[in-house]
Amino acid sequence: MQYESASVSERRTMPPAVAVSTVAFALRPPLGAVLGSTAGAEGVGSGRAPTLWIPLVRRTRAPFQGLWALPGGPTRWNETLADTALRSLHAAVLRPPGYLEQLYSFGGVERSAEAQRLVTIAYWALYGEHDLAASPSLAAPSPADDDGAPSAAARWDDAAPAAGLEPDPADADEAGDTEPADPNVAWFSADDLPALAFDHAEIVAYALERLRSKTEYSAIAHRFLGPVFTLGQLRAVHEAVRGEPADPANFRRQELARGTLVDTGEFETGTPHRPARLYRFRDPHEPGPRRPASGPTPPQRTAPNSELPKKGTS
Amino acid sequence: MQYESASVSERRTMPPAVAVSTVAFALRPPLGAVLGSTAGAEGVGSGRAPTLWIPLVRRTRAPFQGLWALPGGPTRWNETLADTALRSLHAAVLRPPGYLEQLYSFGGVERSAEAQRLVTIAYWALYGEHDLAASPSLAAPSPADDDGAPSAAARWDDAAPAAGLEPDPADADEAGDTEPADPNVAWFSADDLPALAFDHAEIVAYALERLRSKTEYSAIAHRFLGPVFTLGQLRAVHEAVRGEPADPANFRRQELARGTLVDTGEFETGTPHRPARLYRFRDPHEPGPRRPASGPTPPQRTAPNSELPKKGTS
DNA sequence: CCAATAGTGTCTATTAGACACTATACT
DNA sequence: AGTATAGTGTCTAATAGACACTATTGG
Repeated sequence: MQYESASVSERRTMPPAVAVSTVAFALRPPLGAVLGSTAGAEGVGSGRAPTLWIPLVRRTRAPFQGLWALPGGPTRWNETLADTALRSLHAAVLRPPGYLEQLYSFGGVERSAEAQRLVTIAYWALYGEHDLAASPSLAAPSPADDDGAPSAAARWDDAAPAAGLEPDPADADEAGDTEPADPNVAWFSADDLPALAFDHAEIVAYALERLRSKTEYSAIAHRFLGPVFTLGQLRAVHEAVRGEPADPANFRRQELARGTLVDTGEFETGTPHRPARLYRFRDPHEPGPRRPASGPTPPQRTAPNSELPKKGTS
Repeated sequence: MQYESASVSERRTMPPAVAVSTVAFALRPPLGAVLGSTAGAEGVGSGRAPTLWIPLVRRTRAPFQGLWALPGGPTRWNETLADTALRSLHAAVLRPPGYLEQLYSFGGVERSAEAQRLVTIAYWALYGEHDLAASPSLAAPSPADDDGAPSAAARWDDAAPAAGLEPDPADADEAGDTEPADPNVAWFSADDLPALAFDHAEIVAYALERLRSKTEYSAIAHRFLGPVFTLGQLRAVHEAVRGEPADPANFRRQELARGTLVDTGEFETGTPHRPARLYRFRDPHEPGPRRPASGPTPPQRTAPNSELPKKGTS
């Protein structure tokens, strides 16, 4: 079992390349980001009927040159799949997401006999207000803030030909503090996406499904918000995700009955109406009124480098 | 980007190998199968409190030599991930499953610097009474009934060293009709599993979670049974999966209210009690009383070769 | 007759949702 | 006062579950 120099015919027998693509959601694009959609980007604080935003990267090479694609790229020999997702997200968004979860793996056989097999593991991620507010580059302790990203688009293009062999650059435009926005990265409203490369449109659709179903039975909507939030803000997130309004009274009761929210005793200030109570999310280990919690839990969480604890994965 | 002969140091930069492992469930082991557990294997028809059974393959090489592992192996250049799952299942069970769904992908970094990266996509599958009753080898139209399997265990061992380069054998013991059971394959009760290789124990646990949650909101329990079945049999399946009894009256109402069952007009015969009505599952396209159906639907179903329709996967 | 399961009726507790109402801020 | 949102009370419909009861087979 040796790897010889790879002719076209031999490449067909080689192991497939492994890449990661990530659908990231936010309630508004980050400040200074290039916008691909023209809808209102006010987020949850101001306007009514907020929408979800997704960062995309423009392809600068064939195939699908010029089309927009999900942030992603080949996985490296020394990083987990989640690490790859985080690294490519960091290259495109310049910030680490607040949540990351595996979505699905796509291993379709290429039609072209010359192309190497490509297996894609899709992830989905959330950027909260808190995550986007952080100043780029002096960003929070990110597991993937190593290399200076040489344009997110260029990164992706290394995927198809052969994986894992980039020059590993410490060169390129090492980012300052408020670097100019990458013109090959733009944020789009989920309701107003352009044509996407590969099968990324289906991946986005599936990620949206998962986000919706997950907000129903699990508590992740709060990750779109900062550490403290009002029930009105939380409700606005649910409405943005579900796409339809919710009854404030019933939403309040159900959300409080979950037992996942903690009253901070603080209140909102400076509103043109009665100030709302501020809550925070109860971290899982904290005691207090909890519900048994349901739904299958993937053996992986947002914690970096935790794809699986020990033992060689098989 | 060329592949040279692979020294140890160079192998670290090579793309990871891609393998598939599958957790298959059945209500009873197939006839003639080697049993690893001693519990009653009566299935749903006879005894009370049925349990779930899982086929395992014994490893004949390091690492984890001698331990039991999930059926699986490296994916080939011309097959989809689901194809790989079906093929390795066929090698171990000699029959195609009635249901197959992707579970999760594991891409942890190996500790050993010498080992090649290995990315595993886990699947889970169901074998119904109908699927197991079929005589081996003259089996149903299977998408993976090509090569004669040279012992399921040997198959797996090709995974770790290097993927996709097996001699592609048309040799080996081409199966007759009722070939002797492979001693390296055995069926175990899910309640009584041996120590498993790699992180396969976690994969099994996660598959069980998924099976349980899926039987709650979706209708897949019927896939454990034949084309027609009584509500009592269907209830027994639910009880085996959930691990606790269900009220017959309420179960009946809820199941009928789903609108997924069709009364065949036929009745069970030869029972020592009142004969039960026979139902069949309403296939999705069929008209009739249906519910909107819920839960996110992965872009893949049990249909072979349908990982994703067209377009090069990225 | 009895045993055993199929199948029906009905009551109760919980829940989602609709909606009226009160409370409290700013302008 | 007027407006806008926070927060409470309460009614209704749908649902899950407990459980009594009838129906129909074989032994």
